[in-house]
Amino acid sequence: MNITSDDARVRLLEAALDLFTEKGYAAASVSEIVRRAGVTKPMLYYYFKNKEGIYSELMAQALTDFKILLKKYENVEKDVYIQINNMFRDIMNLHAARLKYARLIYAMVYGPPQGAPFIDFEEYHAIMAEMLNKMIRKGVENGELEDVVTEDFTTVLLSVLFFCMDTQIIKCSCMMDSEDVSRITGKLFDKIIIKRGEG
Amino acid sequence: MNITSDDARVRLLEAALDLFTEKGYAAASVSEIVRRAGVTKPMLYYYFKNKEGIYSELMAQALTDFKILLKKYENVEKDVYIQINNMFRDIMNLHAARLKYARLIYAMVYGPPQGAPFIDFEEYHAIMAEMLNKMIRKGVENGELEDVVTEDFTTVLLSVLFFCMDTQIIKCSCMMDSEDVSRITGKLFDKIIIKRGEG
DNA sequence: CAAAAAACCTACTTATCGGTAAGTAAACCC
DNA sequence: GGGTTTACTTACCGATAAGTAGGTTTTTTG
Repeated sequence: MNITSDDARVRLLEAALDLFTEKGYAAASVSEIVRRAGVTKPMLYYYFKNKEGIYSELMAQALTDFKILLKKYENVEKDVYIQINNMFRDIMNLHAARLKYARLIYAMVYGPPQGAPFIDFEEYHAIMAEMLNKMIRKGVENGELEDVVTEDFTTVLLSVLFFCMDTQIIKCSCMMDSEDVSRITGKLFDKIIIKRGEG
Repeated sequence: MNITSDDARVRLLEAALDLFTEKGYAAASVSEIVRRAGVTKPMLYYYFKNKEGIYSELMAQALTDFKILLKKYENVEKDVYIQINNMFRDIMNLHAARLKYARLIYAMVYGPPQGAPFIDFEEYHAIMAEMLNKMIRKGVENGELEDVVTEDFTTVLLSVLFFCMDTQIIKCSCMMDSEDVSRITGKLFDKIIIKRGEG
């Protein structure tokens, strides 16, 4: 069967994403989701197990692209500053492009589950921290960076990245983009870079 | 009438704080709040206007201490590094002591309102950013700090502070406290301090 | 063309929601 | 002692929640 963007299933997912983002899992009702999708309620139960099922489907979609992006920077051997810069740029751009999904994830990370199924976001946080630690250690080993306390520098870098991501989530007076991230982390690296990578 | 911690009103507030923190505004029902408080439902409507009213009362309590703390550091004229260090320590300690309230606020800042009344948390964010900008400019004027782009340095400092606060909110593998904040921001200042304050 | 599958519907279920009406009991005050 | 106020109760309201039974219509397939 030919799946198009007009399909009921796709419209249901879009409506659910909108309403979960606007209102949260508990406050977004099944009735409202199907109304916005333009179908009747049993249709939701035809395509998904239940309310929790459509939510999990959305979460799976939200995390897929992020996993792919992380895999791209898994094994960095040199030009650590440039690679970290590129990775942060890619993360910020993906984040900006998928803001609705990002809002959904933020709500689950920082807020209570409100009856939504559990997803371990800390796993991704730990993966990112470990990747940065590896990259920075490699940079020190390569002589690209001066010897720093890797964990603390990783903390500062992640802090800046997350802060800038946050400014796109909350209605912030100073919204920041990937150029802001590059500029600020560039200044941080300037204090410890010994030799820049080729580029 | 003698108000004690066993009073129905206090027990209702405590139960509401627990349930709003655990489940979120929408998913925490009035029935559950009064059940946990050990009273009947009309009691909640006797002490508060409605569900929204008890929530707003909790928010007011949560923000009061934070406002007092910010006022304490409103007008800093010298020893900028030490003052910022002290302010961050106080914020981290208040945060750690009021984690339940902090969780409630985080859920509202990063998640959808879920029908809860609107509170402008961005105001506090902007106030903190402006305070730090002022302090850092004052430090540069005093010759305590080398000339930096104030906004960027403020961004990095706030990033580290919020990151460490975040690690206490989410179930994080590396929970950070005020000493971590002091150590990391100390390293950041070491790169730009010209003359330390007395003490 | 008929059967099967897919996609959809109406009508309905049970349970719980936020909230209130009307009342009772205890404490207080004149 | 009686009236008032405070603190509390039971019983109930209308509305909406998530979800399903049983059916119809449309599309696909042999």
